[in-house]
Amino acid sequence: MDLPGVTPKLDDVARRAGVSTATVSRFINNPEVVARGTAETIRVAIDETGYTPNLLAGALAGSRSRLVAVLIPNLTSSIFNDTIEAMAEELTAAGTTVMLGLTGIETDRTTELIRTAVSRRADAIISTGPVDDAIRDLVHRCRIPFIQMWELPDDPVDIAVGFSHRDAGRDIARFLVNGGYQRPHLVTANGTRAAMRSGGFKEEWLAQGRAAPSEASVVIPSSFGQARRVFAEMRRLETQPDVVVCGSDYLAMGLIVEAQAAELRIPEELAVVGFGNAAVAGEMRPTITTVDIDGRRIAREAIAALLRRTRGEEGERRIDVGFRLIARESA
Amino acid sequence: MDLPGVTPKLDDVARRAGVSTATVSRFINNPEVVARGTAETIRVAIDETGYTPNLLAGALAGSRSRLVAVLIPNLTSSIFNDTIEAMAEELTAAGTTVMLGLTGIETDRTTELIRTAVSRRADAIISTGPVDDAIRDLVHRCRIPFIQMWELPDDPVDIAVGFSHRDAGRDIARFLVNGGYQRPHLVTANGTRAAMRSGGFKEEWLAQGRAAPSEASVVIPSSFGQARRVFAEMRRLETQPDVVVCGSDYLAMGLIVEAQAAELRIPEELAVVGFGNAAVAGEMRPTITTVDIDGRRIAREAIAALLRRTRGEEGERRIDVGFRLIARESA
DNA sequence: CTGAAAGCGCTTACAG
DNA sequence: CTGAAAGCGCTTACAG
Repeated sequence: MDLPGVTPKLDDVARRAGVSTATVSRFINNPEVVARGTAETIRVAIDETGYTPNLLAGALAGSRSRLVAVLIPNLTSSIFNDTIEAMAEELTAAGTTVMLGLTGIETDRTTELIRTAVSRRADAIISTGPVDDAIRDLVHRCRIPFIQMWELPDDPVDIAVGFSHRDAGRDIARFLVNGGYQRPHLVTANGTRAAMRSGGFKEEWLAQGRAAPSEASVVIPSSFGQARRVFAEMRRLETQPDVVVCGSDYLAMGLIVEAQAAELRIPEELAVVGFGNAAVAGEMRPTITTVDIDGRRIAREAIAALLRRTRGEEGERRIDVGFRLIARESA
Repeated sequence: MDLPGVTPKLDDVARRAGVSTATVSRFINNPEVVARGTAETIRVAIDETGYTPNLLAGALAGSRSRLVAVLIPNLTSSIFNDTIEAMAEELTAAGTTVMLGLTGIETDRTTELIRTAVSRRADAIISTGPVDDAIRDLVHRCRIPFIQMWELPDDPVDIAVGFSHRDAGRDIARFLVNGGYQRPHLVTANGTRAAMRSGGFKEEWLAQGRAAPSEASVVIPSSFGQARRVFAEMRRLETQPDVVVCGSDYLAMGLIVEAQAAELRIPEELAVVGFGNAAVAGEMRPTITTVDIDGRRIAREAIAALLRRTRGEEGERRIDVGFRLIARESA
């Protein structure tokens, strides 16, 4: 550095290169508009000064922050981790910074986090968190691109990338009907998406003329501990189910562990269905029948939709990435 | 809002309240220095205009970004998730934004992420990622507070909050010696910390006059799939181990599942030790003997250390949160 | 307790 | 392809 202890600025680079700050700025943000020779001189000057751009100043002047807020309910054994990981990797590779917001299951912290994102003039908000009318209003007032992931409401706040949870629930019901199962036990986590899957399941199950399934509920993040409780309570039911439909693969694993500890054979005496196709689902013994969602694809589609929106292109507001039921050993 | 479509600025609030922008700024950042009546007028003006501060401008002018970069190798079933979750919650509650950086296991992306943090004038970097000499240099040149979590090197880059992985390895060895185990199988993940634990284990094990343990390695993030491979390879060893020492609870779970599938009784025919005391460790059947680290405490201590550093107070550069071996059913 | 004014470090029409 | 200059929206000594 020139003056040790002082961080060099654009102006230092410009003086050293014998050009204006405008040209250095152009070189950094749009190298192709700068003449070859000039570019090289500037490159050297940047090297020699050890210049690091101040993105704060850049964002303020250019009204583009290169910051995207990523909102997610929680981190611990979350079904979204793959999506968030892919998201963070791709955004970072594209020179965008990820602001992490943990919303929890309720919407109050979400509002707060959106305000923060707006305060930092985030270029967009990408969320797997809960949404309500207040949030809808807030987002519209702020005119900030808002991408909902992992769901596909009829009327997205802005853009949605996901799949129909109701259809997924229906598919599971159909699969169990075809498999000859009679008495499902439906374990539902809190949260609107889990409710929609269970709703779809019951809808289809009843439509097939079957008796209503028994039910239980768990609290996100659903752990092995809850699986233990669910299993114990289930064992006290008058009519024992022949299959448990779980809201996540982790819960399914927990139930398998419990069932095995109780010496039930799976799937003969009790079948288990998971959700999400976590890596372990294919590696558990028995392997777990589940619904696969391509979390990384959700991330990619979300980023692509964002790019379109940024360029002002018109695009689909609801992007369906679908899902796929994977039949394995557990059911 | 006053002018629909235009986001109100500090100046709009000031005019409406009949004060200067300086006073409004003071009210927002330091309310107690503003007179009661003035404060109330400003509060009303902010409400009426729907003012949202521009943190970009604030950070640039005040040279304080209220942004902290949190660096972590990966998100998928990471041992750090508890720490990161606590970290994000506490920072957000304190009005600080979290920049998420996924470093991977190698150091190259870490360098990139540190540069980004510096470009955004982050107030600090908090990292569980890998560190090398280049990073050390970079951090020192940038004069940015840097907190290493989950480790406790003799010479931290800046501040470290963690525990001695070597001592943890030693403790496990001692525990197994006391338990009468003879032939441990040591499964080590890549990464320096896992290596230190395994190093400590072997050191102590050999010091007790025992024969060197058999070994295997896995790649982070270690999954059930790797557990399957490790178990299969282990079964082909000439002398079968009586205990497997795993680098994580997830790996331990996978090995238990495999061992049970092979109808080995645990711990009688094969004992298993995990690491990290994930929630599942206490809920698996059998429950898993493991080493507990208080991840949330690491987060709290890191934030406290940061606060001290910001206030210019002198404090311990190495903060040891310790660990605790928890004997359960699996060993 | 409050205001006028300089300044934080960039970007971007505009003109050439 | 490049430069002079205005401006992005705040904060903070300084003075009163």
